[in-house]
Amino acid sequence: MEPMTTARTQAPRWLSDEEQRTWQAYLHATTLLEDHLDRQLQRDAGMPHIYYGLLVQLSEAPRRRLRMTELAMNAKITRSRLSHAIARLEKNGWVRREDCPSDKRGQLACLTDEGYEVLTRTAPGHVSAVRQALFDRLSPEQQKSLGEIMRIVAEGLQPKEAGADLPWLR
Amino acid sequence: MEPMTTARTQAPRWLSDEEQRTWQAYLHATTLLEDHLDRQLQRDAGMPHIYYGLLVQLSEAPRRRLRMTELAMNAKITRSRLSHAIARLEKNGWVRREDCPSDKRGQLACLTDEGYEVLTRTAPGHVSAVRQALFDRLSPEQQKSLGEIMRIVAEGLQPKEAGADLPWLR
DNA sequence: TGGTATAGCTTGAGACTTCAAGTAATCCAG
DNA sequence: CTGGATTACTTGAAGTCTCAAGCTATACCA
Repeated sequence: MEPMTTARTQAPRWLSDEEQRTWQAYLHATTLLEDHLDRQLQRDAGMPHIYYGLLVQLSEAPRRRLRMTELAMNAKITRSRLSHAIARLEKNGWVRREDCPSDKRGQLACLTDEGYEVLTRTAPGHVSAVRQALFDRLSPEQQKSLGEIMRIVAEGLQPKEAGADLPWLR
Repeated sequence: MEPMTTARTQAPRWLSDEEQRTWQAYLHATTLLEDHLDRQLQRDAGMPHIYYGLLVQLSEAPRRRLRMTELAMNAKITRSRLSHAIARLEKNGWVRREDCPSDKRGQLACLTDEGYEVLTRTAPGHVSAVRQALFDRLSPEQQKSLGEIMRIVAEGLQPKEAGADLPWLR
C-alpha cells in the first residue's frame, strides 16, 4: 500500500468548498497587497517593496552591512536575484559593495548614508500603508492568529537544516 | 486638529514588536509560498502560478471563455499584464482569442482543448502542493481564521465600487 | 446628429526575475 | 600539500511585469 504522503499517483484529494474559498481569498489578498505596497513604494521611494526590504535589513545589521548570502537568506530570495538587486541599488547610491576581509570570495552589502536617508524619509509613509492595509483592519486575536499561521507556513517551506538544498543558494 | 487617518504628516505610529514579527512572518511565508508554487508549476506545467490561475478561471467559466477585463478582475491583475500573459498562453496553444460578438472592442479568452488537458494533467500535483504547504499544516480553526483574515484584507484593497479608479484598468 | 469623453484592449520600452552557466576562493580527503 | 568538491557570488539571456502611450469602438450629451 502506498504511503499517503506521495499523492502524485493517487486519486487527488481536492480542496473542499471552504478550502477553495480560503485559497482564493489568500491569493487575492496577497497579490492585491503586494501590488499595493509595490506601487506605494515605487511612488514614494523609487523602488519596489523587496528592494526596500533589503535596505531595511541592512539598516538593522551591525555596522549597516551584511554578507550577500546572509542578506539573501534573510530576505528569502536567491543570491542571483540579490546580485541584480544590489547592482541596481548601488547605481542609486543607496548601497555600496565591499570586499569581505575574512573571505576573499565574500562581498558585503553596505547601506550608504544616502540609503539610510531614503529609509528614514520614506519609512513613516510605508508603515502607515501597512497599517491601513493590514493591521488596522484586524482584531488583536486575528493579528495573533495571522502571526502564528504565517510562522507555521514559513517554517514549513524553510529548507530543513540538514542536507536539504537551500533555494536561495541555487 | 488633523484627522488621524492621514498619518503622512504625523509622527509615525511604528509597529510594535509583535506586529513587526507578524509582518516579517507574513512576508516570509508569502514569498516562500509563491516561490514554491511558481517552481512547482514551472516544472510540472511549464508556466508560472499566475498563468495557471488564468487557465483555471477559464476552465470554470461558461463555455470556457471570458472577457479580458473580467478575467483580469478575477485574477486581480492589470489588463496590460493580462494581455501579455494571454499572448504567451496563446503561443503555447492553451488559449485562443476570439472577437466578442456584442462589443467590437472586446476580446474573449478561450481555453483550448490542449489548455484543458494541461490543466487536468497537472491539477492533482498542484492541489497536493498547496495542501502540503498550507492546509495540512493548519488546524481547522486556523484555516477558518485565515480565510476570514484574507477576505478582510482583499476586501479592503478592492477598489470601492463608486467612482474609485480600478487598478486593473490602469 | 455630431463631437467629445470613456471603455476595452494592445503595444513597446525599460525594469525585474529566473535559470543555467561561469569564475574564483576555500575546504577537505587522502 | 594537493586536487576535486564545495562555497560565494556574478553574469547574460530569456521570460515576465509595469508604466505610459496608443488605437478603435462605444457611450454620452448638447
